[in-house]
Amino acid sequence: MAEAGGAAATAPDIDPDFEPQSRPRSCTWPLPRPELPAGAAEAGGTGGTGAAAEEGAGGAAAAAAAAGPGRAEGARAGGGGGAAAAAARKGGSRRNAWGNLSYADLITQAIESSPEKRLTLSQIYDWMVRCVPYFKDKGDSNSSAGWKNSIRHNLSLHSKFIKVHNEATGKSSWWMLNPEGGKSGKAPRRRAASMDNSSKLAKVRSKASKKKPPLQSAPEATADSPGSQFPKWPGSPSSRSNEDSDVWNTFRLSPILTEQDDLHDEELLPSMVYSSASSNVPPTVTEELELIDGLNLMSPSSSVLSTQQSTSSGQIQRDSSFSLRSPSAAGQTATFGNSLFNPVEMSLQSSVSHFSGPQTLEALLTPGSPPPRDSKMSSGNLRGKPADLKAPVSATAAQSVQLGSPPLLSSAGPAPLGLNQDRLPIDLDIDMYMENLECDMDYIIRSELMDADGLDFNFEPVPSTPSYPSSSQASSHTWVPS
DNA sequence: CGGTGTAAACAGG
DNA sequence: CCTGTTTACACCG
Repeated sequence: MAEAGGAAATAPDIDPDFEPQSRPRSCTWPLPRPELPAGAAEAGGTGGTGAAAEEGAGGAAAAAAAAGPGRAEGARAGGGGGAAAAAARKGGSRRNAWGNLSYADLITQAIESSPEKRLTLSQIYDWMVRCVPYFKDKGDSNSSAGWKNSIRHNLSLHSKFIKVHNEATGKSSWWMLNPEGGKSGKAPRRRAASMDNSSKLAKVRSKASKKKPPLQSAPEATADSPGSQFPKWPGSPSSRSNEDSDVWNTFRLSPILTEQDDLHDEELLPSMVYSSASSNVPPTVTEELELIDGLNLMSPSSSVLSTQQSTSSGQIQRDSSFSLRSPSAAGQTATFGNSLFNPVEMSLQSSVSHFSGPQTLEALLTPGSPPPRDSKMSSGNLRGKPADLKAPVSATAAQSVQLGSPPLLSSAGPAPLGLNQDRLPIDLDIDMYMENLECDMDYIIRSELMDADGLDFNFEPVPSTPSYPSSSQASSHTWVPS
């Protein structure tokens, strides 16, 4: 634990970077290394070499930092202590060693900053390490991590984060933000919590009982009321209560087999896919964005076709069928109210446009044919995994998309469409935006450069030149309530 | 009390 | 081991 250094000098801290705060901090644009003028004292600046910044000076901070994790050991663990310390520290600016944001916030940012708004756990870790100075040193391998534990914990706990099953190399699921997420408020933490006895609702998960039964674990009564909890967030949502969630209607998850859990509503919901693009709306801005997004995407509608075609260069047509489909139109349309466009198209399009993503590619490759190249793959674990797909039930509709191997995506054709998608700064939080951008870029670049990093998440899209954000990736995966 | 941070026990891969 | 889930605690506002 204690990573040695921790205490020592590391004390990093401070958060310079992103963080929204109202302060626009330098609006300068993404520097490779944020400098943080802010003034806050921080010191952060030290930086020197680029990266640098890490060190921060803040003695106090340091302490805090150290305290955080470290503290535990000495005295029992009690969780909170650390926080306290941290909080205590400093006059008030940052609550945690890394700044004011909570883990949940950080995670949110991380996710938002990704082109397609979804990240795997490791990518999240990575982001943290990369973007939050405090964690910069701690990223490495090692267990480094209490914080990782916390991240995981947060992901699982908060309803704002949803897990989307990812079929790829065995990678873990994608984590995205729940569109409804914070909005509607409630349910900050998805766990129902009060376990107070009375609520028999208690988790219905069949396996819930697990083994630790000290308490009454009563297996449940089964309450029939579906909808309430089993699937994490209401799969089809709780619709019951929820009125609408248009959003959800729009994309619902596919019951596809979640295997054991039963409860899928057996409805016929075809497997829906979530086209990220369409929904990528950041929680905050949503509507507007939505429109914008739509427009953007729309515009090049024609390109869709071309895209496909071009894509077809394909050599790989794997059978993995990605089903891009739109929900019964109704949903989406509704969502957009303006039926400027055809939902279907949109989704399709978007999906397509985002295509060429590495991940996707990988996915494609993986399944059937042994990866031609892969030779290295850091961890080496990616086992082939048939991935056969359980996929979408209705293959029919499912369109199988084939993408060309983009080995060179940079040059090749697809480029064109990639461009449009980036959303412009929408204001509201320019800061955020910037930050995102910043990270994004960083992220992208980094990934690109360092594929060796150890994470196998792979190469990112290389924006060959132009657009930073978005450029690729993606593909649709079905949401599974896992 | 609710939100949070942390630790940890556990289930699956 | 890594990823997820879930408890449980300690705190702070």
